[in-house]
Amino acid sequence: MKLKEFAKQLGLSPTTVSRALSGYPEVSEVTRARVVQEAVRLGYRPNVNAVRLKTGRVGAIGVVMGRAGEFHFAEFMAGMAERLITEDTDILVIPMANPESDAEMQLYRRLAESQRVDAMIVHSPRPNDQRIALLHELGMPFLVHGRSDIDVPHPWLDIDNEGAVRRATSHLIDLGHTRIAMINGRQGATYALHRDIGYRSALQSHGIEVDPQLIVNGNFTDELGFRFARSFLEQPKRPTAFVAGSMMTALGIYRAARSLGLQIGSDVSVIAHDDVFPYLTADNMVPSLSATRSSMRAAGTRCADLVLQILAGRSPLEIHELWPVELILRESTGPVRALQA
Amino acid sequence: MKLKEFAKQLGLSPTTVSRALSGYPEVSEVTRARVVQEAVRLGYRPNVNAVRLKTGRVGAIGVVMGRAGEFHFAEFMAGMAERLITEDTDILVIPMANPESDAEMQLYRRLAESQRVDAMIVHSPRPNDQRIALLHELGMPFLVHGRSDIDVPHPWLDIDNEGAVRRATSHLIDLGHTRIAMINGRQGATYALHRDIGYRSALQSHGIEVDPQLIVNGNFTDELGFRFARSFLEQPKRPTAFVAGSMMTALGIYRAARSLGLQIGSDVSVIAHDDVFPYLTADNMVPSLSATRSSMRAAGTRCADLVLQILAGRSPLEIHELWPVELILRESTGPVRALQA
DNA sequence: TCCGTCAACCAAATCGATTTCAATTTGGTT
DNA sequence: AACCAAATTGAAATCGATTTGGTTGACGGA
Repeated sequence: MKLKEFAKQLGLSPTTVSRALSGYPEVSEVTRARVVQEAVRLGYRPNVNAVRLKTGRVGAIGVVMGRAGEFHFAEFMAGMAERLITEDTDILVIPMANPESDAEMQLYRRLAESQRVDAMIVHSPRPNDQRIALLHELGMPFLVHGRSDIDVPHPWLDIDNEGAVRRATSHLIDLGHTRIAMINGRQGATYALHRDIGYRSALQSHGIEVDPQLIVNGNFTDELGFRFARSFLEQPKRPTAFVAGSMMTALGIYRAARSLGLQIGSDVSVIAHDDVFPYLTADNMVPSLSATRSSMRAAGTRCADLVLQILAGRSPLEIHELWPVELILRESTGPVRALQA
Repeated sequence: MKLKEFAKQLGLSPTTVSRALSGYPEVSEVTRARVVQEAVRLGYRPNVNAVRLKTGRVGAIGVVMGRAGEFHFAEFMAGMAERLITEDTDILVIPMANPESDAEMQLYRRLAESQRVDAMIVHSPRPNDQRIALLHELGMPFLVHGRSDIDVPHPWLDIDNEGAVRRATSHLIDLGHTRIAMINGRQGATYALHRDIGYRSALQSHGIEVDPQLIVNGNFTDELGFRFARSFLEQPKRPTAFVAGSMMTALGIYRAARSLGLQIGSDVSVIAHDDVFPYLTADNMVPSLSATRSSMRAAGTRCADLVLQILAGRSPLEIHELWPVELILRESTGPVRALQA
């Protein structure tokens, strides 16, 4: 059913019908009601592509999906979905080319120029992230999930990674730990940098020297958590505590400790970051995992919300949200038991 | 840069330019080469929305995302993304309303009628899944990931859930287990049903009576795995083995067993289904987890591929792919140690 | 009565491509 | 040289909406 045909059935012009459905004021309430009602009855829906061509609006928010297929990502998207379900907007997932490469930039450029999305969300930004410069330059509305130091103004929502890790580390220090290993995320992303800063500043403000040997970076997998933790724990001057980037990493650390006969919470303390997953919870680990905690899903919801606001006209420049991160202490942290040799 | 303008710069008509870029044969190779080259140089790209309006094709495959934000989903999508990265097609994620409700059907109807996607992928179908009937009726191309018993022809890709669980269960029986608990997925989906059938048929063909008390259904979470396993293991006539629906469930079972001082692999055997995640692998669990194994990511890639084939004209009716599932034995399975009272 | 205002509606232009149908050029035959 | 088929190229219609710039008629005030 096309507009023309539908309008004819109603004895109205396409103009009036279009206005009635889009909520323009120049149409009488009586007519509008009739149009709306008949539209439902006859099943008329404007052709999306025609609307898009004419208005230039697409009704979709773009998200570039990393190849790693990170588990965080699904949570974030679920959050976005929750917010967008009432809106007439959907999520366009774009497979990502290799990061840092020309291909990645070209992908963003193509996307911005191809009018396939109204706005984009940039994930895991780097300190000097050219994607942000590009989108800004191209005039594509966007929101950064995370932060960047690039000197281009950009709206962002981020969690307080630095503060979270500082508190976590400080807490471990308060418990008497001095050799604290840091299993951070992949080098490059700002969040990893911020966590690194938080870790170092906590040590320094307590007068503890930073041992670069105790800092490692890598993907958030059980596998890497295990390997790093294992090699740390096999050292003669082994760490007595860990700060870890994710729940999966924590699983690996638990496993490594167990494999060496060490007790989590007494021989070794662990604090990890918990993005809050429905299927795996820090409270349920054994022993329960102390964690810095911030919901990825909630972030997704809020990001979608902010993007909608930007599209509705809110100035992006004023959007900077820094979310605090809870530190929840459970059983995986405890005082140092004995001084290591 | 619009087509008209671009064509003028080249001294050609829009018609020829359009043809040259779309690869029509009626344009000389010399001209085509020039057009293509200049398009790159001047940065001309056809306006997607105009193309869509005119051709009726959208360049997007729709996937309805459950609210649970399951971890499988991200893997599946990552797989799709891998296949689609070379194509000019993207993934449209649609937030899902409550399943089984009117809202869900309306969502599918709206989607099919709104021309926002060229095709859809239906997940976790139920035995009598009205979504399939609806899409078929509406003429929207689609592919079912999983299977349905509905008497509407539909293309599908599924893994051999029944066979996988039958083999897993049979193997446990061969090891001497007779009380085998089954922690299945949410009731309703066909895959859960198939697994149930596989489980029962294995028992029956070995002359073991099915104890309905040993069969439970629920989401794939560590939490539920723990609770179910715990309550099973506290029974006087406790099971000596588990067949579980997911890695998360297995984590929960491990935890439950440990909390009761039981050894996985000797006191209690476990086989779970492994969808193959980059961040959590069966091999790395302690003890390593025996699993029926099939890659969700590979399924996503293949599904995307099949959908593209359907869109390219392949008859959907002939598309039925049943993927075998590997059974990989590791340390979590072993012979029954002692007969329980 | 006449005019201005306002509410309600409409005709036609427009968005930017694709594609049908027709025109032109090229090259080969006789 | 004349003709025809094949190879190229174009003009204009089309996809289905939105929106600009009207028109119409009712009503109130002068």
